[in-house]
Amino acid sequence: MSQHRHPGAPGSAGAVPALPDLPEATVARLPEYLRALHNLADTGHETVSSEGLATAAGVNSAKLRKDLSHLGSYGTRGVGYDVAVLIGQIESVLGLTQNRAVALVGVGNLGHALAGYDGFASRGFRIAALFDADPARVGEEINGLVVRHIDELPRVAAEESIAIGVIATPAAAAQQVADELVAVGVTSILNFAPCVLSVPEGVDVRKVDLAIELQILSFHEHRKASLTGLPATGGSALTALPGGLAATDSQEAIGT
Amino acid sequence: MSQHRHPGAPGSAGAVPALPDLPEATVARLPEYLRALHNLADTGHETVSSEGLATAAGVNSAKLRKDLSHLGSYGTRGVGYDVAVLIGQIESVLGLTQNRAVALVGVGNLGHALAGYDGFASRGFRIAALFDADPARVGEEINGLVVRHIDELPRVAAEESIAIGVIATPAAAAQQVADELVAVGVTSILNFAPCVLSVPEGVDVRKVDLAIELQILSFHEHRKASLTGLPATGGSALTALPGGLAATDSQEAIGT
DNA sequence: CGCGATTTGTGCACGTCTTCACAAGCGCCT
DNA sequence: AGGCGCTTGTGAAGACGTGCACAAATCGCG
Ligand SMILES: NC(=O)c1ccc[n+]([C@@H]2O[C@H](COP(=O)([O-])OP(=O)(O)OC[C@H]3O[C@@H](n4cnc5c(N)ncnc54)[C@H](O)[C@@H]3O)[C@@H](O)[C@H]2O)c1
Ligand SMILES: NC(=O)c1ccc[n+]([C@@H]2O[C@H](COP(=O)([O-])OP(=O)(O)OC[C@H]3O[C@@H](n4cnc5c(N)ncnc54)[C@H](O)[C@@H]3O)[C@@H](O)[C@H]2O)c1
Repeated sequence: MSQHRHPGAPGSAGAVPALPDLPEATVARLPEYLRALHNLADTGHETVSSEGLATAAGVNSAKLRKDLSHLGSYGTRGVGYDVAVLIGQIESVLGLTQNRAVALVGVGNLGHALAGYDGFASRGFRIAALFDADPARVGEEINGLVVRHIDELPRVAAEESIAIGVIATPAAAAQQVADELVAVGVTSILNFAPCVLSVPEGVDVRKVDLAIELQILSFHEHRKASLTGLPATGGSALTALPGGLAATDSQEAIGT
Repeated sequence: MSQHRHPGAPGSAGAVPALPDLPEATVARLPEYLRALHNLADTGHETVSSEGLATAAGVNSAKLRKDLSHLGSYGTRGVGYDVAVLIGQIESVLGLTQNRAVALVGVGNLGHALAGYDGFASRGFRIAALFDADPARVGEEINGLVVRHIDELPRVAAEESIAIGVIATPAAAAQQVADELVAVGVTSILNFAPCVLSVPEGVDVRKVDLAIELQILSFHEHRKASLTGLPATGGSALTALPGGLAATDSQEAIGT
């Protein structure tokens, strides 16, 4: 979760282009649609139906249509959506047209993996700088970037326009790092440290926490186990359970 | 999101103890409460009020009380919650009392970081095995664990009871790995690869996707930027916008 | 022993999200 | 040109989640 925008914003001089004020749930799904669309584009598809795109993205087709309708209907009835057009629209809405500069703070175990990850650049982000507090790490070069001391953050921020800060330090240091990021004007933070950050209004924080994900899975596992009154049918229940529409078999839409 | 339980499940022999069937949103917050509670316990607190715990966990106190009430009221009016008791309760509900074995598949960039992370053991999970398909990686030792070839998965799974599978392979391999995990009986998967997995009913999948998080942040950044069009009031609209209770200042509850 | 201060647990109203179901629109084929 | 099948876009209903506000419960103290 992140901070909230004031929902009942007044119609204050709404001469702005056309920011449709998307539902948060929709925003969270757009990136998934975008990835599915890129896959489709790469496999030569020119258009795609809501049904096809929905299964490729792992969602309900009605939901997908409603999501897309929020950003202004770029589909053609009887045909579907133009893949290229839709990619452009979503990227535009998400603000991915400008390559946003990302600052990564904490180049430890996890930070190294993130710094070496090429999945950022291909999605509209550019790691602009790496920071750490440990003098032993400062100067190290990763993927063409040199690790700088955290004290240099203000200077670097003045040069590059940092759009997003990523925190990969221990939890004990996370709040201070967040404060420093906010101080240099960063208004979006992705936090990997397992702690709650306190930030001023207007700053968005998203959190990724491994342990929480595992614990949620653990809960479901726990519950499944307590339901095992049924003998479980021996081994290969693999191909059983037609299930219906429920899950996923987006495979055919993307793969083939 | 993950797969769903069939909602309108028939009253199939429901003589189970007392699984309260928590709302999914509540389940997702329990780990956060748990972490806050551990922090409190470590700092010597015996009891905590809903208000205190709520701020420590970054949520609304009413929400917290409702969440806790779902698992059967272990608080005392006029006093608060007994920290130790609540920890026990939540851990019990989440099924953390048994140390669940985790299998990590894909020991690359990210997999290394995960394998070397000590935040698992301290939260009720034990990395039981590491797998990779690259012969060059097999045999490597990380944190006391030897990387095994993915083909050994069935044998290892027969020895250890793998509760959760973590996929940290490239997207192209993720579906196959998921299938292999399911084949050896894994019913909970945490997926780091940026793709939709297709799994049979009854298997839970959770996904962690960096790029999606960044893109969501990008959207908000984009929108914030487009709101700066209102020059009308002549400058620092920065500190405007009362907004309300929204944010956070859990700090004092944890840190100090 | 009773009273007031405090905090939990929850009924209720509200907002958000999801899903169904179908009219409106589009292209193709005859 | 007209009809037909397909697909989008959306109204409406229902499920779900949130937060207020307050009664019920408990403790401590006089
Ligand atoms: N490693 C993982 O797989 C993993 C998984 C989930 C969560 N996390 C979390 O991510 C964070 C980082 O984990 P890690 O394993 O990389 O830890 P780490 O100790 O390997 O790395 C932390 C790095 O942060 C640096 N640092 C400390 N204080 C700093 C400061 N004030 N300013 C700048 N840099 C500072 C340290 O010098 C170190 O290089 C932790 O909060 C951890 O809980 C890690
Ligand atoms: N590195 C990051 O910071 C990061 C961040 C977000 C997401 N991801 C995602 O996590 C995944 C892993 O990223 P990475 O940077 O570690 O990639 P990587 O290429 O460094 O590592 C992938 C590993 O998976 C192994 N592998 C490939 N096919 C396999 C198979 N069939 N069975 C078992 N192992 C197999 C490879 O041998 C390799 O060791 C990717 O999907 C990536 O998109 C990574």
